[in-house]
Amino acid sequence: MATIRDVSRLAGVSVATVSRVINRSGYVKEETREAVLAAMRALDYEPSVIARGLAGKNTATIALIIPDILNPFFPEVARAIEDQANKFNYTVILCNSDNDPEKERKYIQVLKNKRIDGIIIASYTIEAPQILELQREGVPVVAVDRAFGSHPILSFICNNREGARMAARHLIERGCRKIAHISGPPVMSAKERYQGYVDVCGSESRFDPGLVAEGNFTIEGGYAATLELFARHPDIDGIFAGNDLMAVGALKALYQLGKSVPRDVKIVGFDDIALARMVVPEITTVRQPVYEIGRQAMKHLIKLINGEKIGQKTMRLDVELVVRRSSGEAADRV
Amino acid sequence: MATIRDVSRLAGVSVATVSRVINRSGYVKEETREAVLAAMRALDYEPSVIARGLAGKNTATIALIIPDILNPFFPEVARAIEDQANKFNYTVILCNSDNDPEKERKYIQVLKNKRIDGIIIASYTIEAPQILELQREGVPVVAVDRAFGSHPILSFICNNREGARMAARHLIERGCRKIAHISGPPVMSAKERYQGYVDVCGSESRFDPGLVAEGNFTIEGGYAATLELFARHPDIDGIFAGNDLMAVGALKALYQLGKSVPRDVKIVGFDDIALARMVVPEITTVRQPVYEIGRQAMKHLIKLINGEKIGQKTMRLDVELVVRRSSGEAADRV
DNA sequence: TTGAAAGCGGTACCAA
DNA sequence: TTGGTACCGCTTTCAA
Repeated sequence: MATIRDVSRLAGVSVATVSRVINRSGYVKEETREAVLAAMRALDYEPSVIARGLAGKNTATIALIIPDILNPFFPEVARAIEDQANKFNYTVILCNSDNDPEKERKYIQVLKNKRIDGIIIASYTIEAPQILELQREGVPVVAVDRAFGSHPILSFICNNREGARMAARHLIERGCRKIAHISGPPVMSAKERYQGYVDVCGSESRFDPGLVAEGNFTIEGGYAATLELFARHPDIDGIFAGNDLMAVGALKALYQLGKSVPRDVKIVGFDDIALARMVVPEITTVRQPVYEIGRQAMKHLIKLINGEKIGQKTMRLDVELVVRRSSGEAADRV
Repeated sequence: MATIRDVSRLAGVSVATVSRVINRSGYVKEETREAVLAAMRALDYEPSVIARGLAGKNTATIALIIPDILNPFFPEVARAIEDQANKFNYTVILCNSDNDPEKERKYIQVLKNKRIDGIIIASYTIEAPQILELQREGVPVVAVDRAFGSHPILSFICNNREGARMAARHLIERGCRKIAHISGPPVMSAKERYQGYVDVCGSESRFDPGLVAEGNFTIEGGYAATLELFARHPDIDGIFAGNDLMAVGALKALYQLGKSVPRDVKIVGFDDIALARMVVPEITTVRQPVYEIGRQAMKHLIKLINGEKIGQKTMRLDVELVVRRSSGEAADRV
């Protein structure tokens, strides 16, 4: 591979000049510039990312820390980020933290050592102080699927509470009289969705705290929670699951209980992961603009990396109710 | 961050000596070694990966090139590789190539520039010469889900043909008399699975080329292929889908056709992605040891990186039939 | 056993 | 406008 010195030699100038044309910094006479460019082209020269990294420049690499790429929510985030990164010539390091603070810490250590340019993190466990410290050390950070109150941390998250309200209202509109909620683990997005559910159903005369069960954001959890709910309230006719995985779990449980969806029970999920359209019946859900969240996160991370002064706060993206068969009219049923 | 110079100063030795103890290279008196180690600990020193990369050493980074992380097969591969990489202090760069040769080429270019230590690639499109050239340039490469005949390329792939045979035989055992196959796109693994199907069903007196339709490895493809197959042969009672996604598509089509699975038609998929257990009925499938494939790929990539001389050939991993409801006895049905 | 010093391939400051 | 050169932090001869 050609080096900057090869280029300088061929162009008959110093390496300093070559560096200037590469970085468009300082003055370079147009003629010289062109000679250098020609030499670069002739040698098929590409500046070594590693060398410029060592010299204090960017490494054109960012890291994405997520709990687990096996969770179907994250491939969509990862893809959006990678697409956007790629467009701006960044490369993405993938880190699965399993929501383990120790693992997170270790990754961050390694990433700093590798002088990556920035981090996008989706973590239920990380707390503001840790991120603020990273920022203090000069590492740009953007969070996704998480908010940090009034801390100056840029984060992209959807409007969970409003989405949950939409889901609950939809079930009511579809005629459900007794609506249960399968909540997620005690993390921010799950709590917000629970709140939205309570906003709408909490005042109903038929409301009962027993209509809520926790499902841990997993299929198994949603399955177990549904059995639990129906054991307590056999007359539930609507379920708002805190995410699509739990909605699928609910679907399986209802199938086993001999209930028909949507005739006997209607289901609404949250997220709109691909899975929601893969099962039968397809699941009505509150669509998070996941791709957009990833895109925006990466876009803004680049701004931070470039030193742009942008507001560091929580950005709420709108959600959208996607009506499918699981909440359809009974007549819709094949 | 402390540098090697800080350590050498504190330990009262030269940087060369510190470097020796870091790399366990050359002679270092035990006493000196301990003094250096102590200094390293005191300063919480960690060698800069970037500096040693520039100095010609490893960058402790490998790249994983896959078609698309949104394809549910790849998160499992990625996770296995990342786990294993992490265990050996490697970091993984994720690249989505979309099976676009141009994109692949560009990625490889960038990765070489970043001096990554090795590449694990899953690509339908890449050809042996390109990989061989990479090897010649000193970049260790391991392929997954792909074989390259007798070329000296290390690759991990499952025993597709035998797995397909198992699937077909299973359907026959379960009493199916007319077994169709939904094939994948014209890529190696799909072709091998098709072969396995023909091995078993091709000689049947009821066999007919019209019993095969292509489904492009996607849900939609499987759905369309199934409708097509039943239009030709309404009496099909068994379907072997080339992968689980297409099996799910078949499931949806059959649901729409008013056929009951497994009573009227039994289905077997391939891969055993998580989705296979998420749908109702759960899908019988030929389980690929995906995690193991990823693990082995990474393990061997590290060996290559460390210069170990290992056989560079195709490694076939065994598959396993996982029987679930989609091929169950009709009596199994709830 | 140890240290001095020349790279690795850039960047950027200071002079010219 | 340009060039010389001292780093960035580590590895690796080569001598001592």
